[in-house]
Amino acid sequence: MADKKEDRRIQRTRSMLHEALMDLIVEKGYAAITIQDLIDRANIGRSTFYAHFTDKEELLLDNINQLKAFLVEQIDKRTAADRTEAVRFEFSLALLQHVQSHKLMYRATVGKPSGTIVVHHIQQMIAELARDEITDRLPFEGTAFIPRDVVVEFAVNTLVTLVNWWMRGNTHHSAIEVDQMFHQLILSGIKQQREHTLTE
Amino acid sequence: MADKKEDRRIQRTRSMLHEALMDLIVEKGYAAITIQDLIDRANIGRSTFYAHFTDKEELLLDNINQLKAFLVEQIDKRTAADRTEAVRFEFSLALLQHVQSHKLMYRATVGKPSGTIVVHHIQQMIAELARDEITDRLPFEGTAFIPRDVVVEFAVNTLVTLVNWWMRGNTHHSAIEVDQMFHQLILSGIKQQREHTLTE
DNA sequence: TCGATTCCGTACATCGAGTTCAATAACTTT
DNA sequence: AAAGTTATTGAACTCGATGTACGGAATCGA
Repeated sequence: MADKKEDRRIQRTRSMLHEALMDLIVEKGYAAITIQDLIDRANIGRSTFYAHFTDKEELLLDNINQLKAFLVEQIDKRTAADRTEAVRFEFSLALLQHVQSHKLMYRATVGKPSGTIVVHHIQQMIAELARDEITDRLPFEGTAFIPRDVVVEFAVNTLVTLVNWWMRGNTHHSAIEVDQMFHQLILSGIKQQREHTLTE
Repeated sequence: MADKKEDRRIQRTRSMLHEALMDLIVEKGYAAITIQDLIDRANIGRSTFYAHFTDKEELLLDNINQLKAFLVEQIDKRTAADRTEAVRFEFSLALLQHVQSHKLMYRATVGKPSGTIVVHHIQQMIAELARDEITDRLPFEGTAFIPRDVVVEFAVNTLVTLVNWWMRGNTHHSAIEVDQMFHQLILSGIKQQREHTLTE
């Protein structure tokens, strides 16, 4: 922390661009967004954009890094409060709650061709979170048939799949319910469904 | 069947374009391919391209439909020969074998930003195959906590995840091994790893 | 206030998408 | 094999978006 304060103009420019990106994703989908759209919406000059980012993809990555910082904060907050036991897969609930409060953006992104790149980068980011959390909680490396790398990606992909389904007309489920589905799927697969019911 | 024979010129044009697409995906990745690249490689005129497809994406979809037809054929062949028992998730092995014989293309596609759209469409296609096969083999709808839609997407996504991992430096595994991992993951999740070992 | 940095905005070069059209080539049918 | 149909060609053109350049204006930190 304690990054030397950045010029206010820089902060303003970047934050305007981030907002513009989010808005435009909702309106026309990521793929259709042009640089012109972004600078018009953010109300900044063309050359100013290129002074900060080379791409709209680079802008996106910057945005996703912010999200990552936010998620880490959420996770740390929760694990600090709840010391009862080894906590598992905290990243899932943190993400799901973020998704819930940004329905429109995820709706316009997940599952649609125009949003695949966005999802791809979010997935990468979540995988980083997951790797840290999973690596030392599942101590069956070595004898395992399924390599650890696969476990991480498997879990992340399952989560994204659920978000996909959730945002496509099933928003009446709560983040906690979806989180439960997630844990069942990655731990037990699709078998033994009957043992699990909503305790709500 | 018995579509009235199509003009040979049409067949030729489309097949040249299909080949060009595959080659170029290997060489520069899907996203970077321009129409100009395609028509140069296929050696056809510009206006001819637009007489057949509006997009490179439409060309891609046409390609994937061909792949689907091929996979269905493989699946039918296998299930016809092996009548012993209810066969489950045949689509996975069929796809994995196709992947194995097109390593270069999948390597250049799966897991890379430039290939996300391609993967997305393949995933959609596999989901169609999976839906048919899964729907009547897992009769726990109704009481289940996990909705059927989710099961289908979960399975497909898991398969894609494995392909991703497989193509990234683990090609020494056989299609059958990866297929076994797939079945374990979707059926039992990441628990009970020790019960499963390679029987070769 | 002052010096440094950022932003502006216009202009410009470049590239790729997609359309048009008349001439030509290739195919199918009889 | 001839006739009629259909596909392909290639060049020219419009359009929109990308990315760069640069001098002057605005805003910052101190």
